[in-house]
This record gives sequence, C-alpha cells and structure tokens, in this order.
Amino acid sequence: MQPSVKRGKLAKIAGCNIETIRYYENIELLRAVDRTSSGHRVYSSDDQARLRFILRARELGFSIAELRGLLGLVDSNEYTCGEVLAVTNNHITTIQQKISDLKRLEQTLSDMAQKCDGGEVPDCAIVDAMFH
Amino acid sequence: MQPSVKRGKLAKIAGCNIETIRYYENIELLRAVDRTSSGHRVYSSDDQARLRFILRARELGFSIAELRGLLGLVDSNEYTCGEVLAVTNNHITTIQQKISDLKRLEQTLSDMAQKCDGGEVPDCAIVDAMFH
DNA sequence: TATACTCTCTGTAGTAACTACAGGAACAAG
DNA sequence: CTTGTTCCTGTAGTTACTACAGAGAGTATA
Repeated sequence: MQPSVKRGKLAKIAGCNIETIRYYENIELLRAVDRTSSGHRVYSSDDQARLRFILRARELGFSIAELRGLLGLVDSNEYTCGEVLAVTNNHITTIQQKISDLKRLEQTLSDMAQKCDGGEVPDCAIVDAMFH
Repeated sequence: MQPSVKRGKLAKIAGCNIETIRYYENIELLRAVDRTSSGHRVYSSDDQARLRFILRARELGFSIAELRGLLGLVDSNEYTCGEVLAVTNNHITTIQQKISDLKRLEQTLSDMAQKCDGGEVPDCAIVDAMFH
C-alpha cells in the first residue's frame, strides 16, 4: 500500500472507476481528503483502506444505505460484533428472498419455454401465455 | 374487459400505477392512443391487452430493451415461435446467472457471519473480513 | 344552475448507484 | 519549453419508474 496517492492511482489500486471515488466523496461515504496546494486530492493509507472497505461491502451486495449504517457503526468506534452481525443477517435474508423470487421466475419461464416448440410457425405458446 | 377506458381506470384494471402508462407511451412501448375532444386518452381493448402483455413481461423480469425486441417481433406479425423462444432462453440464462451470483454472495456472507460471535466486543470478524 | 369533488392533462424532478462527458488547470517527461 | 497525461469542476445521462404542481375537464349533489 502506497502512503499517499492521487485519485487516478487510487482507482487503479482499488479497482474501481475514477469517478466512483468522487461520487463516494459527494455522498459523504469518503471524507473530503487532503489536497495539494493546487487542489489535487491526496489519499492516505487510511483513506485507501476505507475505500476498499466500501468497495468490498458493495461487492457483497450491501446498498449504500446499509453501508452507511455499517460505516456509522465502525466510525463510532463503539460498535459491537452483535450490531454488525444484525446488519449482515438482515442482508442475508434479503438475498435469500431475491434468490427464491428468481427461482420462481426461472420456473415460470422454463415452463413457458417447454410448451413452445420453437418452430417456424407464427403461433407461440410463450406469446399466448404473456397475453394470458 | 371494458371496450374503452381512461387512464385511471386502465391503471386500476391492469394493476399498475397511473403514471406508468404515460411512461410507456413516452418511451413508445404503447402507441399514442385516441383522445376525446378535450384531450383525455381513451384505451381500446387492444390497448388494454398490449399493456397487460407489457406488464406481464416486466413481471417475468424482461427488461424494457428485451421487451422492445419481443414487441417488435409480435408487431411485425411475422415472428416465429423460434425467435420468441430465443429471446426467452436468453433471458432464462441471465436469470440463472443472477441466481448463481446471489448464491455465492449468500455463502460468503454466511461464512463471515458464522465466524462472528455476535457478542458485545468491539472486534468483529465481519468487519475484519471487509477490511481484508 | 352552482358548487364541490374527482379525474385527467402537461411538464418536470426525484429515486439508486454510478458513468461519461466538456473545458480548463496542473504536472511529468523529453 | 512543449507535449501528453492527469487532475479539477460542474453537469447530464443511465434504468424503470414515481411523484408533484398547476390547470382544465367531467361528474354528482343541493
């Protein structure tokens, strides 16, 4: 980890789009970092770690709102393991719900596709099913 | 099915938000329907069927872009069963991909949650994992 | 008929989470 | 010293809607 980098390099290191970093600053997930005399942003290693935390949580599907909650806990320095676990379990439940919704969808679509012979005729069980 | 209705009633019948109908007209999924002399929209039973088709496809997770393709086929009156099946199978593949992504996510989160004892201590395996 | 209430019309802005410009200043290399 | 890359800012676009404001139209009741 570099001790201090500018925005372009940080994006490269962290593996995100350069504009994403500015976006996170705008919505105050990242603090307004130090600047050079000419106004270029300079990121410390703490800033880099925080960005990685954010990106990792996003990869894991946490919304910005959930992430804000998580960061609020971490920033308070008074968070407990139990609080973090609660947010995480909540998120797991959401994901499980999405999975089951998508499975039902897949089933419905597969059933429709099954009934369709895929031939050259302009009469299709899928279209019929969608028109009801 | 009513022979002709206005926007509010159509929304109620079809089970969507009234503004959604105008939106679909704007993006040209629905045609610009007939109006009364004072400018109120009047929907025929064909218009109603088309809206239901659109809403059903959306329920099934087709994006507006996919739907546009589907409607293009149907509107051409020269579509074949095979073409519709291709769009559908494509969509099924996308959904399956999403399901497997979400399952991996769930696994990762569950693993993290497992390692966390949820206690009162300010030292959390989940936070550690997210900071890497 | 007058009034009141509901419905519809229009354009516009807001949502989530970014991404992509444009125009200009600063920095690094040769 | 010039060229090329990086950085700055503000703003607009993406998806699929949803919500609002202000004004006109339609309907029900007194």
